[in-house]
Amino acid sequence: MFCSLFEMDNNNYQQAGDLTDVIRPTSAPVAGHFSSEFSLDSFSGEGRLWSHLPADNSSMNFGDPLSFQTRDPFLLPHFSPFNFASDGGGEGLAADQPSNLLSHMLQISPSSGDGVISTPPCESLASAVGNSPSSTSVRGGGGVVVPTGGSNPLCLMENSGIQISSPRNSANKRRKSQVKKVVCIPAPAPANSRSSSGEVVPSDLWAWRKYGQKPIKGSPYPRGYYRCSSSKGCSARKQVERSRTNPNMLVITYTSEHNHPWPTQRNALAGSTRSHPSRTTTTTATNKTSPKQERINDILPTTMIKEEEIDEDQTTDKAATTTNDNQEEGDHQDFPFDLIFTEFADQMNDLEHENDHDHSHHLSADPLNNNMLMFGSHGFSTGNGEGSKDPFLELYDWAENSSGSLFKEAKGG
DNA sequence: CGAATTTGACCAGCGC
DNA sequence: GCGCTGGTCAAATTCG
Repeated sequence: MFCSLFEMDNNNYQQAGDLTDVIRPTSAPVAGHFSSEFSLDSFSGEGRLWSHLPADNSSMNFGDPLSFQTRDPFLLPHFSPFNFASDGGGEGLAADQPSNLLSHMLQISPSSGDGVISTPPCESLASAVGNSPSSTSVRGGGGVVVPTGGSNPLCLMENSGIQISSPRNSANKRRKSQVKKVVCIPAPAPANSRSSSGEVVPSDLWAWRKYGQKPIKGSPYPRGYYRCSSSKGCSARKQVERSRTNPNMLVITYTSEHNHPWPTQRNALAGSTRSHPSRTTTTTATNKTSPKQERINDILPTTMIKEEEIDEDQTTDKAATTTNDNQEEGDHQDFPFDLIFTEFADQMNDLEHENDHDHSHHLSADPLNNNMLMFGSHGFSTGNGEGSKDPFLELYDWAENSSGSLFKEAKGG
């Protein structure tokens, strides 16, 4: 289901068009596991790790929608690591339900620094997840999602208008040594979660509070600034903006790190409290008419993640983060796996019900409707690529990939 | 009424 | 030094 996971260096990032050049396919065994209920074989028919996406979409093998449906374990009611956003904003995704769980499944920590970009297609990435990416340099990755029906499976970061390097202000100065993760996700359909201004804001496991919005030069879309409100004193922030070139894509930049445990309350998992999807919202024409399969096709968004560690004062910073790391190590244990899985299962069940009943009543129950919102939140990455302990990575038992190149495929060198 | 969002002002870094 | 731009602050507003 997820599709791409990126790690980019500045050079690659800044060079438009590099993306497709950097990404190339690599064969790798598919042997990982998600859970006893999850069969990677069913997820990826190719059994290869995907580190390459051809510029030409046509050459990508996402499988036909139909097979995708049948093979995709995420469509199975009992599998639940993911949570889907829905645009109906209805009952399916109650405010007290977590969303965008993928963010926690895919996590990347600072890379060694060489330009690395890899984009597994949904199926392959899933395989990758189950498999074992190089855990040393890349711990996972970001979220992603999707694609097939979509046009361009890649979301070119350089086109998104986001700027990763050269932080300007004092705040950035303070965070220079922190990692920034850029996630490109399909913009949630209206009604999923939006601010009063109408901007769609996907939620994740963390609670975010908006503290600012600014128009960005060169982009017709404003950038929203959010800080973590899950815990006082948490310095985690994220910026949300639409891609200037592809309004259907949201570019989310995570900065700083959470200094507190994963939210464990259901309501906390829902994210910002004001962004409740409308439970009474009825269906959109699309929803009314779109069958399950059609929605599946709609999910194929492209998500991309770029993670960048802005160096500087590493020594100082590391010393500072060491303490946090230690604590975070313990905090990871608080990650609500069971809750998440349960939530997902619930949603999948909703989907099933929707298929059996009137779609107009279960709009939001349709996790597959609209673009799935999955983005890699940062969680408790240590920032040094080491010691980062991602609950999902552990959950899925990521191990060093024999090829060690899943997400570490350097640009042809 | 408390909490979240909005939005203009303020501040700091960068380029000219 | 000045202007531009991005990020943050905080008072006002809105919402549940």
